[in-house]
Amino acid sequence: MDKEHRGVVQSTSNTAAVETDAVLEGTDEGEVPSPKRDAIIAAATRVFLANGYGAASMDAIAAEAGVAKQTVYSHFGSKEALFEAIVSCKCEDLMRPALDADAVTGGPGEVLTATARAFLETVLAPDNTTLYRMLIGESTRFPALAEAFYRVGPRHAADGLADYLAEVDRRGGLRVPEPTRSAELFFAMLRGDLYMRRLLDLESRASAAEIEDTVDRAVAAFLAGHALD
Amino acid sequence: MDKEHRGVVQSTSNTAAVETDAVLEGTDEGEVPSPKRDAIIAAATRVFLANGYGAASMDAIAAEAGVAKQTVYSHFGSKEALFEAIVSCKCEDLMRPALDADAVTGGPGEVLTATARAFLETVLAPDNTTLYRMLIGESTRFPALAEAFYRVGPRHAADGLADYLAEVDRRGGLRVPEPTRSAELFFAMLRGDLYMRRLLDLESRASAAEIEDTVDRAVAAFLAGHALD
DNA sequence: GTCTATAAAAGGATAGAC
DNA sequence: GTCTATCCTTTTATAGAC
Repeated sequence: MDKEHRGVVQSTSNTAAVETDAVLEGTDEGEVPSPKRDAIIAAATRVFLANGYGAASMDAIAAEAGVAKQTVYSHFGSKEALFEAIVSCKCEDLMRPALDADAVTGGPGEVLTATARAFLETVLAPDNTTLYRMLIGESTRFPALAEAFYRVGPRHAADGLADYLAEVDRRGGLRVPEPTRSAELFFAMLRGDLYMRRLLDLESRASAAEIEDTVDRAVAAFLAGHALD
Repeated sequence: MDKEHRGVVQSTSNTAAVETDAVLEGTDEGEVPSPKRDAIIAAATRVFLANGYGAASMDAIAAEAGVAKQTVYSHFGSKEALFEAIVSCKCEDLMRPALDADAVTGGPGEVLTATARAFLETVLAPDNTTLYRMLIGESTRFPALAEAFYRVGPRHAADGLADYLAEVDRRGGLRVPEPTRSAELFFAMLRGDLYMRRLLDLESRASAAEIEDTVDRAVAAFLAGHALD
């Protein structure tokens, strides 16, 4: 009754992220860190996030990194490979806040609220919204990226919450006959109008008040729908 | 008790769509229909939807339409203007199935179910998913398009449902103190995992069974959360 | 590995004839 | 309005010196 109450989102280990990296980049584990390479990654991240895949040019990335364009091609073979490396790297950063979520003690209401807050604040953060926007827009060109993102992001979060909900059901706190579906529904409720407006770039940032409101409504609706008979 | 039960999604008139067109294209109402122009629109729609904005070339569009590139530029001044015309045109098509929804009689459960079905089948249709994907990906480059889409799409649908929910609340069928927020929550529940997988292009088409399942869960959860005390 | 310089191609947009 | 032909910029990617 203590360990299960902490950090719902990260309940599974992070082996998925590692495997994702391998799938996307084909990198070996023994990777020599290079200052130039790091500069390129940082610069490419900025340029890609600022301009999108199509509008970002390798010239701009090289200039931003302060290196010659050929150096970029030496480390990453092509623009597509560079983009994939950047995105998979960013996906890991995206999960980090959720992993650092403080342990939450209390009933399902408190745990759900904390989980919802961490989720919304993460996905609504400017960089993450931009990243998600790019992944959707380029999902046809980069199907492997989209699949990997889904796995380490939404799928991972839903599975983690499902585990917790199953435990709560077993203890008799709520009635959750299909934990996975219920977890998906909970996250869906969080991706409401605010989320959509952010996705369409109609709102530069989400207000804390609106986040709280969304969280409260989702938690209330979820508890009402899963109360014991 | 009869008129309010029909087609929740389209309750407001379609003046918004007309105004959208004016905003986006700046077209006058007296527009002379031209066969070449229609061919260009049809071709551009295909090419844009198939390749995305960045990868679609004016050469390809001209070739697909069977006209010279200059003819394309004669009708639409630039690639951006052409894209805006195509998208605003497609947005109207997107709303049409909802407008044609059959009148539904019955209690809130039946109306919500019918509304949810029409909504999901519309937004999950291949072309509409592709369009939405493009709007999100290009929302930074085309803010006016994203805003117009939000207005005639999600916002319009939520407002229509909110009107209906307010009426139900007044009649005492459900307890809906904040109809707009409840309507947004309902549509959010529909945009669940299936929706996200379609958006990320992980699934080429949605199965009817999964649609029904999503609809049923959303309706059940909504009714549970808005039951009378 | 890193740089300068360049190739090679594609794409948006225009000129001028009919 | 429509077509053919062309301009010019941008962009990915590579060659060759150090």
